[in-house]
Amino acid sequence: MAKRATSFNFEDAPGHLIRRAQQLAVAVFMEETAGFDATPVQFAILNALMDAPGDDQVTLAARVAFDAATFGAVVKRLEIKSWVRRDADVMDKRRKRLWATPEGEAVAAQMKRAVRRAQARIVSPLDAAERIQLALLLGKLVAGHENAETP
Amino acid sequence: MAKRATSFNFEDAPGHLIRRAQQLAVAVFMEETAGFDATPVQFAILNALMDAPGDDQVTLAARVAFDAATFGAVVKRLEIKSWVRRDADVMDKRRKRLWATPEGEAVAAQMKRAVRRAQARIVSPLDAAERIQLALLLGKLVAGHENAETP
DNA sequence: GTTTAATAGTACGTATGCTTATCATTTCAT
DNA sequence: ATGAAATGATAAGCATACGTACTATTAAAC
Repeated sequence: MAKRATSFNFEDAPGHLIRRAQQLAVAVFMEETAGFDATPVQFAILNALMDAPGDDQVTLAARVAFDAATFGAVVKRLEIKSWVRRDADVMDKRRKRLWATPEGEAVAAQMKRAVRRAQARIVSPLDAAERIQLALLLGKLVAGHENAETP
Repeated sequence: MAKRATSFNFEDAPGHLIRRAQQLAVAVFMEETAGFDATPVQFAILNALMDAPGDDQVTLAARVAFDAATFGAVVKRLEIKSWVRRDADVMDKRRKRLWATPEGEAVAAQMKRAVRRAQARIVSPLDAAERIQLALLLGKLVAGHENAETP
């Protein structure tokens, strides 16, 4: 099990483990929600729109932790599927406000069960205590970096 | 802090936390290794080639947990940068074996310090015990899914 | 030993994900 | 009130990331 001096121990590096976890999480999500034609990110946006209908893109992008450029592209695809409506703000003509359409809301509602299943399956190799631990640690990790980014 | 009945609690879902962690990990990696013109994945491949020079693409792709299609594209970029050499196998003409060039090895060696810094910074919001905990949990998570995928 | 199945690699299409640049609009400073 | 700075959104470019389909080659079945 000796490590070669020339190489970096990649398998155990946090970055690698996190990337693998993300791979698995997306794969599980897509399996559980197969037939809905929606990606994790698309569901996230649709879901966020349930809580904050009429928010503008910047606000929503921040909520789901997205850069504006990617967010716009995803919303465009949601608009094409008629799941999201986009209207210019009357007060601030730069802003575009977003709403989920009835179809969009229906899809999000129907997906909820599958998404819950997916989230449960993602952490299924862990026992109950470990799941809580992982969520706490990841939460602390993310929060720590978020605070560091805004001095 | 009551949750709307119509929406799914996304912020605390494992999938969301993992995605955020991956975002942060890549951002930190790119910051620490700025000036090297290499992505996390590109370093991973270069690094893996130090341990297994001459491996074919499928073997290497599995080692760094990559699908073959993406792997080929990344290697092509590494080849353009003259960091990796690709030769057809004489025994099995389907296979292409990979080697890091001297430049590639030099880059990987020079990047090692920055990569270590990045990995440390990724988990910097956690204390020593928590870092070990997180690595264990993620390792168990990943291993559990890997075993489930190969029945 | 030829047909069949498996394997390695690529090509293509779609979807994130981020950076930089650009445009229109709004706000701030003075 | 006007010029400068900030903001919301898009466009373009690059790099993962994966599924499907396809070609070439090798291995297995019979």
